[in-house]
Amino acid sequence: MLERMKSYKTYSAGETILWRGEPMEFVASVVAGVASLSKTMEDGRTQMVGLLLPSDFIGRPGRTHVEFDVVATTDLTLCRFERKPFEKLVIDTPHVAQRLMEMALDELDAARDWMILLGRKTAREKIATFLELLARRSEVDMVKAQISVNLPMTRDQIANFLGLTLETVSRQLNAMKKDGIIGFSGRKELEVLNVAALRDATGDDADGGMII
Amino acid sequence: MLERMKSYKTYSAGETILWRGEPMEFVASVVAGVASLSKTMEDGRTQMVGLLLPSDFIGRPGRTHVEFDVVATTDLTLCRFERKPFEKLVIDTPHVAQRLMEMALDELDAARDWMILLGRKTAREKIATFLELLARRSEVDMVKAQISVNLPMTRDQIANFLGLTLETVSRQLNAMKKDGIIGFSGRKELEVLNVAALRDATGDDADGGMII
DNA sequence: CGTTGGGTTGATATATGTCAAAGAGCGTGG
DNA sequence: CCACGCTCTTTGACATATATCAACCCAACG
Repeated sequence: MLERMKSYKTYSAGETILWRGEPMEFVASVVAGVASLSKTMEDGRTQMVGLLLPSDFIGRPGRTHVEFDVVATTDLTLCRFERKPFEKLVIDTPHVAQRLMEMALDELDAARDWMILLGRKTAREKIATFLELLARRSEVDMVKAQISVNLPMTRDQIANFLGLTLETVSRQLNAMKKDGIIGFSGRKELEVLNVAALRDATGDDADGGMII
Repeated sequence: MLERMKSYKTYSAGETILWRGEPMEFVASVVAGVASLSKTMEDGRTQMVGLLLPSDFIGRPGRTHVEFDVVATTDLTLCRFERKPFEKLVIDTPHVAQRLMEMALDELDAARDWMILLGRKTAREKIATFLELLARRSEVDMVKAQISVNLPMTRDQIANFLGLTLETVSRQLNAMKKDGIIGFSGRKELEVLNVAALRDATGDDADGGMII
């Protein structure tokens, strides 16, 4: 089984895991930390096209190269499998192939949601959507009835994710703090003080995509 | 085989083929015309998240609903198959499943390329990229050594595709005409007069994505 | 402590959006 | 076959969100 050929590897924040166009000798899943997929234009403008949080998967059957850079945003642990045996597994196991298809389609949906964010949302809506995304993926403190969110990236990286500049990110974050929607307990540590207002600020419909 | 259960259906420009969230009773491929996938926010802002040109496919194994509206941009002919027998075919034929996976991954790549366009490109770069996309998919007139492109949509629809307003689209198109990069022979009919300049204006690297 | 990589804040520039009006095609019906 | 009335497009004047440029701050870490 897969167990036999898996190995763990850690990367430190900022390290590039794969360069665009580079052959991919393994597939992997994120165990801990955050990684990002990003594209860069000749002149240096960059845009993140995906965020990999724990449990997310990287690598595709039939694709030997990546179309973007994969970078460790925070310190990161990957659980890696060699490509070859993995491909064999996929071919032999329809169930796995099906699961991978499911994942690819989910990613496609996510990418399309991001497209409306990038193309049509205001800076404030972008920030709110981003925070809501992180909140949904993080711990809820039932006792305090508030959600604390850990920003896994710098302002600059957030800007690259949202199609903004770091200054705009900083300003909007502080504006939302002044509005009492969020509160900081550290530069990368914040609490959502008013969940309803945050949802409102995303520009999405009342319960868009939210499964409870 | 599939032959037995296929049927053709035509839609006229502007007709909505599927509404977001609606159950999908069929899968289909585009025979003629252009369709678009788009998302709309509560307040009416809309963003196209995909363009379906002839030979493109719509429908996914395991997905019974669509996450966006599918609209006929021009008059359109679809070749449709009922969902159920199609799903059966997919399960029985690994080759087909593999092909579908391939297509999903291609769409994912396209979506990600669109993300950098939406998040980081200027209006002019967006227009140039769009024209180049259409040119690549259309006829090349070898004799005249020029490429004529048919715009399959209104300025407003182009704007929704590129994350712009229709006025900006109009202005940029006319600016490129003034610069001698393109020429119009009708509102929706144009020729690329300077291919190199067009490529340059996209902001992509010299031969980005171009096969040949 | 000083250095250094974020982060904040301010002043200003500018690309693109918004609002408004006028033109151009084009199909339809008299 | 012309003219009317659409819708789409162009163009202009103006508004504004966000980028850009620049200085300063802060907190962590050696």
